[in-house]
Amino acid sequence: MELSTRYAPSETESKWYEHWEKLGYFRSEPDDREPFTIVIPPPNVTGVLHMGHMLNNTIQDILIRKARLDGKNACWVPGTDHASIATEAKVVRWLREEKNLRKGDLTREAFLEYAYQWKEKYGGIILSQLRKLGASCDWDRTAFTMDKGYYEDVIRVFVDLYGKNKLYRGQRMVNWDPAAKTVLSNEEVIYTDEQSRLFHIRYNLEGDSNSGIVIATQRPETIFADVAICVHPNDPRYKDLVGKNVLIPLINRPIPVIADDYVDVEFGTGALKITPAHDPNDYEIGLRYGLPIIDTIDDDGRINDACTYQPIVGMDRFDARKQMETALEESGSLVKIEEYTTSIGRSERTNAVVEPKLSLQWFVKMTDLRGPAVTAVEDRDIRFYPDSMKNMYRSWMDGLRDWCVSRQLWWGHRIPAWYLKEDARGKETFIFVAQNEEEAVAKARIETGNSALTAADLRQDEDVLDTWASSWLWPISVFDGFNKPDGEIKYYYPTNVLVTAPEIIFFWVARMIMAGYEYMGEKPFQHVYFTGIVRDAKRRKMSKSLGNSPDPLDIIAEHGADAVRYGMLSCSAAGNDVLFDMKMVENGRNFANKLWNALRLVKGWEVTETPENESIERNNALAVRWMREKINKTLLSLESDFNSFRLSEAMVGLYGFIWDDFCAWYLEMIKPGYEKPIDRVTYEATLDIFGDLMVMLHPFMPFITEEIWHQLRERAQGEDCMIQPYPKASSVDEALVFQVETAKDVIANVRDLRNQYQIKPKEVLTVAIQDSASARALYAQAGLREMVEKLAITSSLEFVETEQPNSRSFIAGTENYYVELNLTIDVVAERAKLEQELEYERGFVRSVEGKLSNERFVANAKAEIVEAERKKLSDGQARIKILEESLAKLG
RNA sequence: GGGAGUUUAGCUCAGUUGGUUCAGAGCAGCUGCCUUACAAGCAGCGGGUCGGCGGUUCGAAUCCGUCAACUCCCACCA
Repeated sequence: MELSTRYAPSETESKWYEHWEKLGYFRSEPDDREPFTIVIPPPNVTGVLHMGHMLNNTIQDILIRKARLDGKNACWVPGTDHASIATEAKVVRWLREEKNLRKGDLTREAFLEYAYQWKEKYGGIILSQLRKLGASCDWDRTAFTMDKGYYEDVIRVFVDLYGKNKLYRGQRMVNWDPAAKTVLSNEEVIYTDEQSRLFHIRYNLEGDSNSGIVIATQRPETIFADVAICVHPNDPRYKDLVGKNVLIPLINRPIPVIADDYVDVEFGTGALKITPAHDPNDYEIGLRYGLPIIDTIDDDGRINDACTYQPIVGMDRFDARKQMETALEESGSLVKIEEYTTSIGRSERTNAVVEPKLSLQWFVKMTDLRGPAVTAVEDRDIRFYPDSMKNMYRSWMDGLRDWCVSRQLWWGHRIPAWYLKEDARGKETFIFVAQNEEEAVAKARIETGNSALTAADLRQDEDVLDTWASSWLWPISVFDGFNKPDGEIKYYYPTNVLVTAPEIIFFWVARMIMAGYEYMGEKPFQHVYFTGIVRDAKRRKMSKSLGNSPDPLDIIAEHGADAVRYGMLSCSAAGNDVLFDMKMVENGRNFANKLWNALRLVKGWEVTETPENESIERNNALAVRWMREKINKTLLSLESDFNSFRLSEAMVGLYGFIWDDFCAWYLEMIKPGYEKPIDRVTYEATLDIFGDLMVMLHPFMPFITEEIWHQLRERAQGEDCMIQPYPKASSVDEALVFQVETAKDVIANVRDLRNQYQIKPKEVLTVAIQDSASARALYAQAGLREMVEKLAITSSLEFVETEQPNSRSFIAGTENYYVELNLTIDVVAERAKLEQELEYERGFVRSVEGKLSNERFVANAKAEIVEAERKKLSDGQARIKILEESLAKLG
């Protein structure tokens, strides 16, 4: 078999992915096994794979593959989110650019038809991209938040919450996006500091144009919606004015001066204009004092005719502001303009400046749903990684406000509320909330007492629901939990892990928890792993506009999915940002190549059934045993890393283990001499070990491990790496490990000496090895065959290697550098070395004894930790004993 | 304004209720090697008063106090 010195991932990866999928390894059905469930955070149906998805889905795939290898019934449910506002915006643009159509010219039905067309054509690209990454999702379960069943679930929950009086329609001050003409949640508004100007405007006292009051505002165009001026009750400047009327400039409408301690005396002029329709705080104050509301701004951000100052009616609010500057200047009401930095809220989607606006919307009473969701996280029934995220969660839950779930869009779940057409415009005194039109009519007949009512008499609410009002049901709906509460959901729910980005903890995570308790009476997941944000090496957030975000598919095409997975993970820990660096991907690629070459080495050996040299066989057996013990140790630490979701550590640890211990030491130890065969027993053991390592590494680098697994041996049909049982750790023979590790140290020392004295080919090196135990180990491991017995009995010896040593590279590193070693035991030096080691060990034992004699430690520590400390102590004592015996032997 | 977090090598970070498997890893840097699996490799090297100060302790990177710098979240901003 000729194998290239470079591993070529591209063909291998598609080959194995197809193979796995064909054999149905990704599929899951309920059975006797323990389930391990992950529901994907559904990407927007409009989405294309970006680096954040790569990170997030790599982590999920690692967890799922590990669970599968552990023998669990692993189920990873994929799917997409309809993402109402984001998708609608895309469709609107597509219609304009491709079809020359405007949303305003289309009926709702026609628009939705186009939207579905768009979705069929462009939606869900991301799911096929995930396959390139190796994601082992159960594709048969692919869900979409607007699938028929899912849609019905969302409506059912709306009806249910309404019936339970946990959902209501009400007027509220909301964040309004004038570009998209829809309401936005607080979370969809991005605040940034921007330069603004503070207009100081004089309002004259009614009936006395010589006195008045100066207010400061950023929004002079809203003064025609003013209904009062508010000052602080203790402000001496304005005491006399309270209770009197002042006149709004330009239109001279009188408004009262009132006093409220909301006003900050220090800010601006200490006088605040009250504009309830256009400011949330003003709205509150207006309510408190029973002030009227004048709304002068339309849904699209233009000044409407409620404004009695005609010149600005019909203008956009920003144009109106400019106009007002001139008008006020001319009328002499403008005292001054102050430069001012303030934070301005913009729509996350359209970037339009958000307008506070009063409107009729639907709200979920969050406080009614909060209780169990708070305690679950507080009591760690649901665990967060990193743990500190629960503080953030807690503070948000404490300040919960009702959730506005209506959106003025067409793409989404239409609100299942019907109104009587005959109601006076805008009154809508009768509301019928029902699963469908038929039920709404039935309800309407009962409630109105008019049994002749038909669907034609009703009008359905035009709005749709917030995207999150569907995705909060994701872990339930994807298993059809509403319709079949005794079906699959019983098996898969609660899911095990949710892997998600920290920025949607409130949007999504918290709400899923609430929905879980409300509808399943149980948490939706046990663990929540928060990934970091993917940034570039300079800590800048990856973004299209900066051009610092590589296309993940390009990187996969160039270096392979395994390398990208390695790269993503090797710079990430839960909650830490990922500083993505191509260097790390290259490391992953190099690692794949290293594995590949280890395969080439092993498969290149000729195998003999009749070994010629018994001592080689013995030494190889020792190497195999040592490797097995090291695998045990590695498995133990892997297990603990997985249990605490320290995936990066797990992978990097495995990387070091395979590279150093397996490749650099084990393979070198057993490597037969030039053109010599290896004995069958060692060879077979090595294939087994190599195979085990591939299974261990499989969750992280699924493709190359599968490939090597198959190259190692002929495998039966279906005997694939990804469904093997994960190796189990057993207890570790520390003594054996200690012995060989010591030998490694000695060998490394010999190497040092060679470099230090720059030994040339065929030259003789005389080294003093200061510890006979090490020298014996060196003998055993490095192929210095003949002298071990002598070593034990003499304090001085001379050894000349006559043939090329078996493990050349340990000693000389190259064929030309095989050296003749002249070993001398220096008794004095050895004693000093031993005494030094003894002193160190005694110090160690003292410190552990100190720890164990600390009553507080013993009382509070977990039993296993105390046990581990005791073991350390006895190990230390054992080492002391060995050292003392060696010293005694020296006499 | 309220809350959370971070500060360990040039960079990114580990460091699991205080001790000697603890001062670490990877990357970067430097030196020497095309050698028989791998130059995408091998063998080495240098580099940190664990942010400052104070305290508790037999013992502190680890606990407490304080100061400093940075990051994030929430709220408000006429």
